[in-house]
Amino acid sequence: MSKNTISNSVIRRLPRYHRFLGELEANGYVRISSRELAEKMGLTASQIRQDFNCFGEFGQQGYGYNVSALRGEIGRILGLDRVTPMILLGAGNLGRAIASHIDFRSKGFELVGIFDASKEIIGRKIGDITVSDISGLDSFCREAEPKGAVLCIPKEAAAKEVERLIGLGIKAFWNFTHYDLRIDHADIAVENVHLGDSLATLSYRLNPDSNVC
Amino acid sequence: MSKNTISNSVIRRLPRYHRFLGELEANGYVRISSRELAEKMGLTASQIRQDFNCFGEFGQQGYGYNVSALRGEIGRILGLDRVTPMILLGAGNLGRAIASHIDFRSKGFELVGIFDASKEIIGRKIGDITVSDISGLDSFCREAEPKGAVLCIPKEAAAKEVERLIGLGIKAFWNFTHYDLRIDHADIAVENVHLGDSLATLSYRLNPDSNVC
DNA sequence: TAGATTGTTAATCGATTAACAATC
DNA sequence: TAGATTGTTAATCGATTAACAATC
Repeated sequence: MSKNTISNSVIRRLPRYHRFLGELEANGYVRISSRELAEKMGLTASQIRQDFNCFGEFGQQGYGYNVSALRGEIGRILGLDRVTPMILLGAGNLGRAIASHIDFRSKGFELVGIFDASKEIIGRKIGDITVSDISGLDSFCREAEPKGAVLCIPKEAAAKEVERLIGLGIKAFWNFTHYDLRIDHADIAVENVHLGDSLATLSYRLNPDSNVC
Repeated sequence: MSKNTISNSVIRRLPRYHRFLGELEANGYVRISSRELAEKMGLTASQIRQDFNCFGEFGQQGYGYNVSALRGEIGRILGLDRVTPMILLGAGNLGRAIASHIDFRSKGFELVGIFDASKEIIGRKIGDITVSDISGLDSFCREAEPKGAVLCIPKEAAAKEVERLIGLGIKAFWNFTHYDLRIDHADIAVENVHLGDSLATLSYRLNPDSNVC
């Protein structure tokens, strides 16, 4: 038994556990102890056991954890066994790369439509999806009922499109826009990516603390 | 005066301050108080003042902060005024998108070379850079002396290439590989991106806590 | 059974928030 | 000067680590 809401820190570690366990499984591991997993991941055994105990008792005293079963549990917790329909807005460089590079299926989603406003891009094929005119977004959503949206549109268009998408039933936003998406509705999930911020922190680390007073 | 090492939490907030201050400046703001900035960013005024005081005294009692000066200071702290040469390895979908989509200059870097192993991709132009054969990496690095590297190569190649790049003088890795880069050398900076993990947490948030016991 | 390792409680550490004197 | 708001110290909160009894 544990507290009934999961902290952000824990949630952010779950996909990483899932990945490491997948690799262990691929390398033939059947069982693993929290101590050994901690070593491989650069965490402490305590933290790993605390994290897992938010969701249940997945191990066995004296034995450890079954790699495959544990991975299955974490996948289920993350909802990776679901297939939530998702659309992508903005098929520029980044949008096209996300559409073709990301394995949506293994992350709990399925990309079902790609939309853009530019005449040069509409009609192009990305994987097996043809880029549609954004003017057709409403009717598409009423039919396909996507629940997620990837935003790769220009910053200026973001706020307006988000309003519209919420009206069309979108519940999860994966936002690559240079715009900090913050939504009040409690039932809408947002993940802001901000690759530029990520690169800026790397710049800091290249010469850390030289400005500390 | 403050502690002489900056916590990760603070560092991760710096680029966001920088972005918000840029927007405020563009909107004609000259001064701002910690209270008002906190409101706009969804933080507390205390946290903002604590964060800034890691680096110095940038405000003025009774007045607040000068938007433009504060933004300048944070940019300097992040090292965005430097121009560190950077190369990119792996010009697939994602690599090409990063190369053309990211504004390296405003993040303290400059993209000076793109490398790939595939015959179909070598010779292609991305922006004003021609993709080079990865076999020429060593001689290129000896001449151009890049200090940063973006990794968009397959997971399998990552570990080996990183070793090589360290030998060639690379000090900062921006890693998009499905591989958790962890380096012991204290003078080498790593930023792991893991877009898949980001999407997986969105999947969790779509149906949170349904698995909490 | 003895050894190992979990699940869980208690202790520690660090980050965030609150409070307020300093000062512009 | 009076009002506002910082810089900074103290209090609180949350997350990580340590410890250990439970148990496989």
